[in-house]
Amino acid sequence: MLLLSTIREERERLLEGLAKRKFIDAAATLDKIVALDDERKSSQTQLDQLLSEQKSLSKEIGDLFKSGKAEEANVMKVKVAELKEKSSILEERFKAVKSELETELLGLPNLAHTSVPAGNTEEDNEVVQDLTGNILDLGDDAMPHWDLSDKYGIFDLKLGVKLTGAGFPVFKGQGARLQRSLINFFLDEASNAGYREYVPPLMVNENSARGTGQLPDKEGQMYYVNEDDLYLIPTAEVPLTNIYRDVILNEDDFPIKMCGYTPCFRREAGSYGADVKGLNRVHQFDKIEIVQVQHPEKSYETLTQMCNYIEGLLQKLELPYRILRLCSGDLSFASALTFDFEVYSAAQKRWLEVSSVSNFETFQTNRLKLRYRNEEGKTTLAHTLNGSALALPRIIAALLENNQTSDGITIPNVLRKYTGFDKIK
RNA sequence: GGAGGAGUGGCAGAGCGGUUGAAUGCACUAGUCUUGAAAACUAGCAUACUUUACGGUAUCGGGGGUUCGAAUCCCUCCUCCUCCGCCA
Repeated sequence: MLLLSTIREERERLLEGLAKRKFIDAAATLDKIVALDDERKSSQTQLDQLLSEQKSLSKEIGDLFKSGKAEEANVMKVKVAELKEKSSILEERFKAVKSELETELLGLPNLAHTSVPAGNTEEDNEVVQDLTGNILDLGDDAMPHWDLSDKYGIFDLKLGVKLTGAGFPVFKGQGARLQRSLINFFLDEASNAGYREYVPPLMVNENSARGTGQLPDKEGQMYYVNEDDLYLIPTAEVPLTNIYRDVILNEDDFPIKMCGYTPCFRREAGSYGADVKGLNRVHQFDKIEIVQVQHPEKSYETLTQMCNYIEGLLQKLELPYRILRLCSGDLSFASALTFDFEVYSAAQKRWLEVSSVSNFETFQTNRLKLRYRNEEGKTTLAHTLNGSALALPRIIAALLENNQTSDGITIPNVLRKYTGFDKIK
């Protein structure tokens, strides 16, 4: 959620940013917001005054009763009743204006960072670091990961259909072990990098979903448990970041570094065909997430650190990758700047997104009421950042495809102490 | 799931429906004292909105209600504790 002060003071910059994001009727929306806020203020001032009168009259009535002047008191009661009628009308109006304002504010996406290129689709994303690492020429016999999975018994989508439905893979045997190994590897790496490990709930309430920006609007992307009014998390970002909802930090608490492994649940509307084959896109997958809460002045420095961290993971796994700066059209609603990490999957001959690292600046913290006390003792919104480190299915897809040999799939060195085997056969 | 009890400031803990945004203690901050520290003493110490300012308003788990007036009464939801039942 953008700050009203930004909307009032940086209108031009905002309009530019909203145009970049193809936001329709931006100027009108901003005007409406400012008008609503003006109205909110004036009705609040009026309301406060009426309430203040009521309060002081009530006090007087109390005193009159105490001194036995019941008649005078009763006269004043009538007066208060009149005031009350007025104020309750005003209050209704005030509440209506406030909620309309809130709705409008929630509808505005974050202002993109100046470095975000204008664009409409992923085609317009900027490659900030092209292919890093080696792509092996596997020849024409190279098998995509779903065929390799059939050959070696790594995961089973049909079985998932039987148990649940499409998009719920069942990992088996060495495949299951590989999965667990990656989880442990990623968690160990994150811990070593100073991220505090959490095992959060996999369902969250509405407040949490709102805090990180999933609600309103994106309810369709989350699984919802109607009876208990809970949402299955689409990413660990939601529970982890919400740990600090309604918290006021001290400046020396920064940076807050958290990590967690969770399954992630996504309903994912649309898109069929080659894009969703095998593990490319599923409804349930495992991911290790890193989250940081940082001082506003240091958040971009932190974003770079987080990117470097993720690059390190990909290098350790010996996967060829590239880094993209998302264009305005591809940038998520809440993000100011996002870098995507893609690994090259040699048999599909395509790039697979395995991580997305974002700085949300104050967009989430404004909703979360996550603040810190600055030197002057004033509360100020902190910045939040997060990144996948990493999402498993596509890492597994790429590992299977890139490391296939005639006698099995080679496990990268760093994982062997976790898997206990160096080849899937 | 059933029966009771409870939710107040960073923590602990008061609070006959009427100057209670809230006693008191601890913690914290500043000052005095001290060579320094401790102790003692003095002062300050919730959040948000609003006002140029003085100030005003809201918030005592959430929401709603009664009343001239609610932390205090009523309804409802949530959470925690105790007991019973069920269960990994």
